[in-house]
Amino acid sequence: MAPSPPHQDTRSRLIESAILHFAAKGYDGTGIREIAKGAQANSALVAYHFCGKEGLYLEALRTVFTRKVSPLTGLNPIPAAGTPGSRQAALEGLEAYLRAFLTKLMSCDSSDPLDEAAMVLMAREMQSPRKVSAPLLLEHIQPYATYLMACLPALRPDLDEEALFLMGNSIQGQMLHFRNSLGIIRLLRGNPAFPEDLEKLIQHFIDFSLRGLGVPEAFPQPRN
Amino acid sequence: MAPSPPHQDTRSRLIESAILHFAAKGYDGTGIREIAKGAQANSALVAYHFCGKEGLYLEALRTVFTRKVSPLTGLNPIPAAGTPGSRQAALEGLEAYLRAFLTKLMSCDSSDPLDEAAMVLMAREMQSPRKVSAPLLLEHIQPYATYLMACLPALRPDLDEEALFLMGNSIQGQMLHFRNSLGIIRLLRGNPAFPEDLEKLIQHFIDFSLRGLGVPEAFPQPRN
DNA sequence: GACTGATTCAACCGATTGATTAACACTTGA
DNA sequence: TCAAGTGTTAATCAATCGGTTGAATCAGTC
Repeated sequence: MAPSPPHQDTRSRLIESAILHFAAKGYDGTGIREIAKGAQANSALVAYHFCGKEGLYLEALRTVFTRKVSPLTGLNPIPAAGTPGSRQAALEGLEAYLRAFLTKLMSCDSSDPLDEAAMVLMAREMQSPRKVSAPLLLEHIQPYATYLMACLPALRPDLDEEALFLMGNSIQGQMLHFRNSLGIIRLLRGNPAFPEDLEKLIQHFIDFSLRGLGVPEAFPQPRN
Repeated sequence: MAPSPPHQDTRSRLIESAILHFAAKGYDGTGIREIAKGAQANSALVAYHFCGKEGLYLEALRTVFTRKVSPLTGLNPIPAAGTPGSRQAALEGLEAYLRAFLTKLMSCDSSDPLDEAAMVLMAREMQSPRKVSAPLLLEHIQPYATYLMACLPALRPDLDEEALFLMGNSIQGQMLHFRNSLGIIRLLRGNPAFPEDLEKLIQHFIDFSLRGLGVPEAFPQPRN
């Protein structure tokens, strides 16, 4: 049996199991007994440590966000507004952002099932956010949107703020959709291991985004 | 009260209520009693008419798909491969597709709550498809993907099939993400009624897609 | 060894789940 | 008129839900 010398991190195991199970079967589809069994713990501990099921769910979400979302913001320089070198800085900043975002977004399939679960949880929460988790969600996503949007004005100074917002949405959306709907995309493609070359994928998103945004550099051929 | 002369379409009312409730609270979060009450029917009828809860869910999905997804494929001419007029035909076909898709996608907020629920159901099923509904989902989505993909080769004859697939994904993805994540997008924008001008939105997606794809016509300015 | 607070446990709670049943109302066709 | 069939209902089923309880076990501290 090996009664497993009472880990003092039962709490952590519960959170980890919760992330896994909530991602697999959703909030309502998962029972606390199921989670507890996955963590080799007693179901009553959910109430003891997290004040109930919803508290555990919120804690699982918070863990996912702080572990997957936040760590990205480290490598970001900030481009200026209409200053002389701003255009080139914005161009490089945007490209770096796309690369970092995509790398972070796609670097989980083969590695850690917990990473994959974290992505599923995040995606589900973004699509239909519970009222309790909306603030948490917004808090962790806002910086990304802000940084992306900060890159755009220098590249398209002729557009107003709403048009730039739409640009940002299209850029972000193509990537998030690719990640969130990977299941159906693989079905459509008929290849269960579709994104075989990550670098090619990244380069596509960068090119498509820069062209879509209207950056001349990304649009080489003047005539067909 | 109006004991409502025994409709012989209790079945239909159950499906309608099921769409509404399943969209609002998910499959596991919705009880058949809740659905039955919404349809002013007895919960036992779920088993009688649909062989249980899952049968009702599947029937609701089928209704949503045939009502929301299928009707689009009517107005589509088919562009050819490398024939003389194929490029122009593909260009017009793609633009018509985007316009029709977006119109269909966004024309439900103010009109019918059932339409909105249908979109939510579809989005959720695309993100995490149940194994039982995957064939249904694929069957109804495949024609869209096929048509979109058929437009691309004539516009970028220099690209291989995988690159074109990525193009199609980016085009489709930006729109689906906009629709599916409308909630979080409105939060980020701070405007609960964000897409105020549908035509402007459509035009943006068309322009962004054509530029991203690499169509010179959509990329007017040669120099900033 | 005695005491304390934190942690974990089996057992149980009322409530609700999806499903089933037997009876009932009604139409239809023989 | 009777029998069969369809649609509907209230009542009930076992199973499971999230949560609570009181006792047991743990690590420290005195």
